Amino acid sequence: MTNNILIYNTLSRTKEVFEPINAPFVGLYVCGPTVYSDVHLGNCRTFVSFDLIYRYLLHLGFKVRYVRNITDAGHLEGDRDEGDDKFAKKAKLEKLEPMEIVQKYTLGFHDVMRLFNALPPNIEPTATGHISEQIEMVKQIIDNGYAYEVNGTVYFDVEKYSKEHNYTLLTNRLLEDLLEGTRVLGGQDEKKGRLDFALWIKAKPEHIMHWPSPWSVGFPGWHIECSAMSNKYLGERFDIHGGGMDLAATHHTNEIAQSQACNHTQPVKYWMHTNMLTVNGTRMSKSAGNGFLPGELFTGQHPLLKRGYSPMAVRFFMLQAHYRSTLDFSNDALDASDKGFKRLMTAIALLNKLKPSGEKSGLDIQDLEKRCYAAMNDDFNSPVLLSELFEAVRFINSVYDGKAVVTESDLALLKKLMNNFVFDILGLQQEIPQSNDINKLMEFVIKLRNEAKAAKDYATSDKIRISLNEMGIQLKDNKEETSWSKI
RNA sequence: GGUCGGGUGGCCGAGUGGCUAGGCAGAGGUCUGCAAAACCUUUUACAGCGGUUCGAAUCCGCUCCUGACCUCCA
Repeated sequence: MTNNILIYNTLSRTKEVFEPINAPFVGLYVCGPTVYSDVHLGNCRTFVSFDLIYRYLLHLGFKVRYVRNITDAGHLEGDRDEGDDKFAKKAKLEKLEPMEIVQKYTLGFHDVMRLFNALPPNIEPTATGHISEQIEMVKQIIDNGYAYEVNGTVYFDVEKYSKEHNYTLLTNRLLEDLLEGTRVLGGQDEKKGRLDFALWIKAKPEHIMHWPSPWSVGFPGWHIECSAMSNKYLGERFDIHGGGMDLAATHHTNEIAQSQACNHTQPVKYWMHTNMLTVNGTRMSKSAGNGFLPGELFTGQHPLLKRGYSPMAVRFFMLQAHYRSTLDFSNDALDASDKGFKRLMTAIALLNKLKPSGEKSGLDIQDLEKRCYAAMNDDFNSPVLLSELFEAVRFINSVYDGKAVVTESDLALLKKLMNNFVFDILGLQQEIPQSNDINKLMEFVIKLRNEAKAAKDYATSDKIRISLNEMGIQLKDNKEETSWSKI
């Protein structure tokens, strides 16, 4: 663990050396999905990004407690803490219990994460499972004088808070400007300040999801769950809090205010924000209707898609961009990633066929390893890591072609390196299940073809090759042997 | 309007002062019965205009374009 990791901290807007509060333990909290509908690809990008970060920290030997919540209550449709609960609305629409909605989309989310080979978090707490913790936190905030109750609803007093603390430290905006932006025309607002947000909301009669509290039968505000649950599982102050950039201005700003108001301490040392996935330069989002579901992406069943792409090709596509950059989606970009991913995987499969020789390898493997770590240490720069790994790909292919040599010790090191970085850290995996049945079958077919070739019966050998090609199997002739892969 | 970003070759995407990532696509070559794969070589760059510097895609200024957030969304 001699690596110095640099992490871009939204708080300081610079890369900072990562120093865990309690090394080797690391507390990592990531805002999870609101499970009232299917996750779309943009959501997935964030979770894949943090999966990379989690995996790398684990690889380095940190004892990471990774908490990612499931928001299953309290997230309202409209702004200003009014309107319907997202779950209740969807429940009415689908004629289901709200918790059926939650269950359905939670399971769907897990399925998708599994397809993307994202490791599950250590704890995946739900808002509904932590109502009492949220109520306790709200009580404490009221006791500390930063919240007030009106007609059974509790609001956070932003203006009071901002006199003593920097409310906008994540975004650098001026409070006055915020007030400008939220000028309310309607006069029925029961909040004291325009920026105040709800910690606890009194349920209307038609509201299905509600719990008793000291103030009313109601439900928690959206932001309080993350404060309460991160506090419970990671403590008043923990290392890394992550989420999409879109959450910084409101959700995370309010999280900080709540935790600070409750515990008198800054909850998070490093705030990390992932950038958006865009389509034609515009953010993919639920409301814009330009998002597609992972299932649609895998099958290609969407007007924007010309064909389907495998989960690993998509993961590779995401890893080819840095997590803080926007990533623009297009069929061409995914085609390129798909091919690049296959090239990487093919080379790795070739590793086991390489025969070591010589005194000195054609590539400095130790130096390559250093560069790989350097890339990841620099704010988890997976695109640079991949570019280093492709240097290894070229080398592996050259050795296989007999145009370069690798020593026995370097080959072992190379295998370890590729395994560590490609599978453990980048979280990629081979997609073709190498079942014995198909392998034996292919061995047989290849043998037939090679016999035909030996007899100069090219009509037969070409027929075999072309037919296989039409079935999606590509034969690759090498000097010594013939291998195959899926196209 | 405010805050924070971005404009890199055909596409995606790294890169913050000199050594000009990477993937895909294109071109030429090697290999091959053919094809593919693989390897080697290679073309089209840093929005524009000024400035700082021996030297700028990289720093500064201005202009243009564009994105996100400020209202539910990772």
